[in-house]
Amino acid sequence: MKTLEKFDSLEIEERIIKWWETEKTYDLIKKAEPKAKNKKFFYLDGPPYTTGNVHLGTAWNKILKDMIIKYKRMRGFRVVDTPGYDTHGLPIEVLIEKKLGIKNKKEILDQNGIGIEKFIKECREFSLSQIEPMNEQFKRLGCNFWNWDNPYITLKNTYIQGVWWTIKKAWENGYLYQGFRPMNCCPRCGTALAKHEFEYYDIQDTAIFVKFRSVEDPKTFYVIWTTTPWTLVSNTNIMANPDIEYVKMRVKDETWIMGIASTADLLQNKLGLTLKAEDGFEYGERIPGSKLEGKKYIHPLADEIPYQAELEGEEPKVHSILMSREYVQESGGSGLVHSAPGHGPEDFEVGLANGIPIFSPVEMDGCYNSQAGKIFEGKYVHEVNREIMDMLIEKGTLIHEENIQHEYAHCWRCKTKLVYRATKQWFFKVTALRNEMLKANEEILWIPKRAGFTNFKSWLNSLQDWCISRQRLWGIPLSIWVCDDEDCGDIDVIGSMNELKEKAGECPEDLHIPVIDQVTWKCSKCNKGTMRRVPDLADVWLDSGSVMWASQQFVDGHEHYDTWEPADFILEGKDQIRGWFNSLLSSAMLSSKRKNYNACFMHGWVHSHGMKMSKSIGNAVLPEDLIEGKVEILTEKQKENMRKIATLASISKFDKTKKTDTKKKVRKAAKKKFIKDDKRWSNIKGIETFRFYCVGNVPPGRDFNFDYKEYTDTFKVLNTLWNTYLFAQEKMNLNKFDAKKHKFVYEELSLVDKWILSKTYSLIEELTKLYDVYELPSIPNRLQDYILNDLSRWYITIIRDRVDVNAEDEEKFTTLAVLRHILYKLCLMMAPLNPMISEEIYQKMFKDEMISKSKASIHLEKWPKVVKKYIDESIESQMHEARQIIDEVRSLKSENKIKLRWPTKSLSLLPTEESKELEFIDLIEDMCNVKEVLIVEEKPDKGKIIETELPLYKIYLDIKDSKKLQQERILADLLRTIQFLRKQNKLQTGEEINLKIASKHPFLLGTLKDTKIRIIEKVTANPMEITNLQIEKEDGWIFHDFHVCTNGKCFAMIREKAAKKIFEGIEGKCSYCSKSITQDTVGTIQIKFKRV
RNA sequence: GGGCGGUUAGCUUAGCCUGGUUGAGCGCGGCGCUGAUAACGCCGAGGCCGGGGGAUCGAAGCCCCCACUGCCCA
Repeated sequence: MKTLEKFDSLEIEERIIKWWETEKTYDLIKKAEPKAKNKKFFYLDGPPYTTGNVHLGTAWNKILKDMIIKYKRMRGFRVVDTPGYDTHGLPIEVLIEKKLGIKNKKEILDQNGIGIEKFIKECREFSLSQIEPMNEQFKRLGCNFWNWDNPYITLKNTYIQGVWWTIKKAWENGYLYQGFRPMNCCPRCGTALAKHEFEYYDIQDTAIFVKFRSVEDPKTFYVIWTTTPWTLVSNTNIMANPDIEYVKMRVKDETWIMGIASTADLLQNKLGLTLKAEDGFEYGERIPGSKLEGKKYIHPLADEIPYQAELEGEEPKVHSILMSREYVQESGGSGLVHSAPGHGPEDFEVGLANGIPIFSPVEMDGCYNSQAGKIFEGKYVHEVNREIMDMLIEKGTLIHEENIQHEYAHCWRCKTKLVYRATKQWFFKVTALRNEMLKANEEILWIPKRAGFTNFKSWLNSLQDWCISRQRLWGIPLSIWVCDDEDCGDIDVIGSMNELKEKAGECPEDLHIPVIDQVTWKCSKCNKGTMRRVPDLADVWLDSGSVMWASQQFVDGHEHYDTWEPADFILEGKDQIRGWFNSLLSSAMLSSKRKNYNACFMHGWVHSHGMKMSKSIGNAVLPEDLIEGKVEILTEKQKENMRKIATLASISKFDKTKKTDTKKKVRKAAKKKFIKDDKRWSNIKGIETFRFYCVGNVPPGRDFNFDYKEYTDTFKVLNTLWNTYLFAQEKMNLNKFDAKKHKFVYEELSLVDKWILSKTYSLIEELTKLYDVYELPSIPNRLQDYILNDLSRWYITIIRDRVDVNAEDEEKFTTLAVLRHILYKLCLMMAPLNPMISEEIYQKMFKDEMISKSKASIHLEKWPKVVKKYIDESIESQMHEARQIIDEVRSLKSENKIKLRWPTKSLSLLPTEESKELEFIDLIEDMCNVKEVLIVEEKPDKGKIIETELPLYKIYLDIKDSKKLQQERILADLLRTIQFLRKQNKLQTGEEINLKIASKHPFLLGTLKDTKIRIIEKVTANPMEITNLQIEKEDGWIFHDFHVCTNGKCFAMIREKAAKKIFEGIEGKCSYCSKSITQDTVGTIQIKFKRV
């Protein structure tokens, strides 16, 4: 058995990880897996994006998953441990665009551009190149023993085929359709976005009131309100609420029709008009909203947009008032809503119901096309607002403009303001499956419960059809081929590579664009046209949604399409409610009408020191910072500054209209201020502390606030654990403990040993339960409580003397056997959480001697079983009681300035009626350092009694002095002094010394002589000499003068500093008897020793 | 505009589901212990449990309203 050293987590981790690789531990684990069908645990990994870096959140996520994998494996399951990587999509396109210096899609597709082929190649190469480094980063986190060599990768053909299968099944089941509808589009990325791909930011915008002239009367106007003047170009209707009251306002010589609730605010507050004044306004006839239906108006820009007239010719309802109870509100605006069905989902819905043609003269790049008229053609919609407002002012129809702050959708990736425009897209009709999905949701075990019963449920309730098409370049091509003959237009959906080969006679090696688009075939329906693939790619969420069957080939090399089994467990962050949790379930329901995961753990975001993590704010923590001990320690002041910056940053980030100069200045100043302060770095290295910390400190579903202080506390837990092993090993070595020879019989154990066994097995029972219901965060908390309170602070303290080398009692081998046993169990319990530390301890302490059970790695071991007979609740509660008494007595002694190491005469306990019989009497005697413990029926009437009480006991401590106790007092202090000196001079435990002690004080000398044997034993002195002569100083010897107070018969030790002052002639005061001490009342023992 | 969290000591938080004298760690002040020792223990100060109302014998907890804060949806 090698000796364990000081706890160096970093060194251990690096060595163990290397060792696992040279020993091929993963192969051994795989070989040992059970084959039985019912022994499979299907964990399904949600794929991280291959952008190269593992952030703290990704690390947290993977560590939580890793724990479950390792636990389930210990429980004897064959765990599916295939990790995945998401390789497609916009983030990678954006990275490559940046790398190639491209600004948008056009530059790729242009004739002189870089070319689609090269672009795709770059994307592929980049994605693939990131996998290996990410694998290594995950392994470094302790997430080893996953199938890192064979992860599922979404760009592989087998995977793409899986996604095609989803599309095909959805088509067969009647859930795939093409639709024309307004979608939020990103003009920069040139694609439509699904609703989980945009983010709302507060922006400054202009809202305007415009009057639309009535057809019936040129002096009558309808007043509308809008925040998007550019959509007026596509206006086809006004919407009114039939239940709201409207009014004809007389304003100067005109009549304005608007919602009655809005009149005062607009006319008085905004326009500054006065009621009934000559130039003011007056209330006229009131009209119920329903009466406005069908009223016609003239489009305010009719002259500029000739196409508007064509629309009206197409459908007479164009430029008339439509009714909507849902989308027109009384408050805000004017009670009349401008409607452009091509640019808003509500407008679209109402327009569709009324047969209004969908007018959307805006291209994907955000610019108007020719239908918008010559003035607007080619102009970018977000830059045209001012121009339109000026035109309206010129026409005299702009009533009022004002600045407002509102939320507006932006692209989640490039933060560009989105444009609502109607486009042709492919949809999955998930709305038709809503009820079934809600039902399936009820059957999923959600951790926390609200993730499913509230969050996911409310998502499902507002579910809209899933737009699966994207107009991008790097992704899985939609496997939809359409006949190009206008009269035919037959649709064929391809579900596999074989099918494609059958239909087209060929299947390319690469299924991505542009290669795939060369695959065409003659339409079999019309026999005229050619089947060509639609140009769109699949939404990346469809990639990950199809993982169940798309990844099967990676999992076990077989296709499982229709025969897939649901995952037993998945775990991701709360953003996946609308992301992966949704796409998974949707894909499964669309293709197979059943759910594909049984349990789902949802975690939150990672914050740092109370703020969102951000590089620019300076509070970002990376996994490598943790490993290298480079986490910056922030003071409260620094945190305060950062909070200021964070607030300012969040305000100014998307607020381009406001001047940010002052904010910038404040930000700079604040930054400077905290950078000035000396940077302090943590000295905690390695990842194991983080593993323990990140799992334990966050309830499920909640955000994880990384806080340096908490992190440090956690280190102490692991350090204590390590010290415990160190202690155990040292004692076993010194005592020549032999695990094969020294065993314990439960029935013969002491109560204390029974107690720690009970505690240990209770913990096993508890952790097993927690793991089985995925209550992961409670696990480190329970372990911490056990390690610190039960094991280190209590059990080890109690048995310390008992297992001493010099202890004669043979029982110590039994105790060591128990200690070893519980530490072994603890090591196993720690293995899923801290795989590297537990491996180290296992290898050094348990492996060699456990021949029958010995395994090459702790990760081949089984999870400990609960042994019921070891769990004894009554012993646990008895110990609890005893511990309270001990704490109480100790504090009683402390209050009376009696040092714990000084023995006291007796302790009497008076039980109250509810007390049970008290066990652990010896323990109490020991821990309180009293000569005897008595259970009494009334308060003792003799001695010097001090008292206190607990709910179950009254406590009487007799502190009456005696010669023997005085001697004990001196001895305790003397021993402590010598031991302290030994340690100071770096003497090893057990190393013998040549000791000479002298005192001229008769009582002290007598004490030394009376206790000589005990001194020799305790400080391992050989030889030892006691004299009453002055001790001479000699080279190579260590000297010390030990002083006590001799007032009365106090004999309390005087501290070195105090003694020094006294010998300088300054009067001191005894800390025990409080009497004054001079040179004459000091008793001295001279000590001199050296190594033998 | 709607929904979901959070608000407990200077800081970080437990307790809430299932009502019955708020519990810890860090920090602070004091004391002590000690061959697990760059460790540990004890004592102390520090809480109108965000505010208001309600049902209850009784609320940090349950119900309603409000405030601040974060997130999600529109």
